[in-house]
Amino acid sequence: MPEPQPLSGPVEDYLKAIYDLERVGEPASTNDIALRLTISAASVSGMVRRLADQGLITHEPYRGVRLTGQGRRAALRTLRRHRILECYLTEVLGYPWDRVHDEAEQLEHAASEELIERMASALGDPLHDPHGAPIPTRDGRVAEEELRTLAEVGAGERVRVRQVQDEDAGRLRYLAELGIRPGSMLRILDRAPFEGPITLWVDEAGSGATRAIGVGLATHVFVDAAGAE
Amino acid sequence: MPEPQPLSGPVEDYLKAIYDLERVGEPASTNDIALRLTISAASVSGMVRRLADQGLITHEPYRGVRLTGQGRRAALRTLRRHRILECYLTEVLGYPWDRVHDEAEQLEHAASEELIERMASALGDPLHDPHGAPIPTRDGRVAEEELRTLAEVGAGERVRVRQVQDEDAGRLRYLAELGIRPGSMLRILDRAPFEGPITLWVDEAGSGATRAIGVGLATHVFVDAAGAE
DNA sequence: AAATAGGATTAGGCAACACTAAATAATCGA
DNA sequence: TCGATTATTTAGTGTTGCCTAATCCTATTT
Repeated sequence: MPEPQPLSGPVEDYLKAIYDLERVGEPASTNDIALRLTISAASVSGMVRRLADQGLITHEPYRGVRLTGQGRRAALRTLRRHRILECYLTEVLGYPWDRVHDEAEQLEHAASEELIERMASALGDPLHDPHGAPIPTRDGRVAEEELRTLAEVGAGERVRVRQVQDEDAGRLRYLAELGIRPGSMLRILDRAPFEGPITLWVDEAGSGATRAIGVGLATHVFVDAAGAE
Repeated sequence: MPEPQPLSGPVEDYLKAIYDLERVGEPASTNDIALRLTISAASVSGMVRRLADQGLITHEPYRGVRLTGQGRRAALRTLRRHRILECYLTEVLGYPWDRVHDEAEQLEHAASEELIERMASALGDPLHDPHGAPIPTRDGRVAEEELRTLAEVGAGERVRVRQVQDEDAGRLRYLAELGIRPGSMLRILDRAPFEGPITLWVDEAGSGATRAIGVGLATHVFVDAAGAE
């Protein structure tokens, strides 16, 4: 295997973004990538050409982009780094939940394979990062699951939080305040019509609390049937 | 204080190099910087203009470059990062002596102030890195000492190793094999004439060993009078 | 089928960093 | 003091990644 040529930081960011966008089904569109990375669509067009030249993606003009095997492996390597770093920063260095993402975002481009593997073993090879996202293995396998978002859950259901999106620090802080984090158990008490607030019961040690959140926020919380494993 | 605007990786590398070259007295010459960073002299000329424009250095054409206060502070910040990282990698993550430098060289440009300070406190705010180099404090003070190199020590003297240069991994491995690392006690048994090999006794737990090293290698080992503190 | 709204791409630029080759300044030796 | 050597700078390029403005597809509507 000829592989692991080192990729630049921006390239790794593109691949991660494409990986993520592609997961929902369709190929990633120029515009989506641009929005995700907050750069102009024109810049994306340029980079897409380069990525395609390097064989990391395939590009059908005007209809989007897909990772090649090589590109996918590179994306997963970066994702592994990112998530291991997040674990390490929270568990060993005491980073708060909401600050870990940005730091990992920087370090993932600089950390060597050796460093990541040393951190991973120090942690006992964790399977999920602090936000519940699965960590790809060294050899590029991920246990990505199809999870529902909290916005899709009907009134009366009882669910367990599996994962929350980690991009926005303020959002994470707020969710933590509400007691919503991976592992939390929730019961949906009520769903107001017209995309109205979702009222739910959050189990807490011994007791619990009633909370209400908007649909917008709920789409960033992934859940599964309570008790399932 | 307006300060800590983020600097690019290359800029930080230049400032570190200039700091180091300047320490021996004269201003840093274009050529020395080029050699240190293994880039062309022409490239250095270009970067020097940019650094001067940003107020990080002063440049007298054809006679070298000096750090400004701001440049010095930036250099020391980077040095602190580098050395804290080296400590952390060896002491917490079990990195071998000779591999730590290159990893730190990458991470120092990506690690946030917060990360470095968390590592520093985890280590109990160490004063020296694994190669014996002093670690600048948060507020930019360093205890740089004037040390002799092993090449300057006369036959019969007894000295203690304080610091070894960390750039070259092979050199470090070899020195470690000989038992020469910060803290080692040495007695110079003989100095062959015409820059010939230096024969010395290296104390080791219980006993010791006789070794011979060339002058070239000896200039990378810094020592102090034995027993001084 | 033609008009149009969006998304995608090209054209043309710019800044940071690196390079080689050529020109110029400084210095050292005779 | 005059060269000759060496150090430094300038000139001219290339690459990566980003930008805005202008153009070009495509798909949807009418």
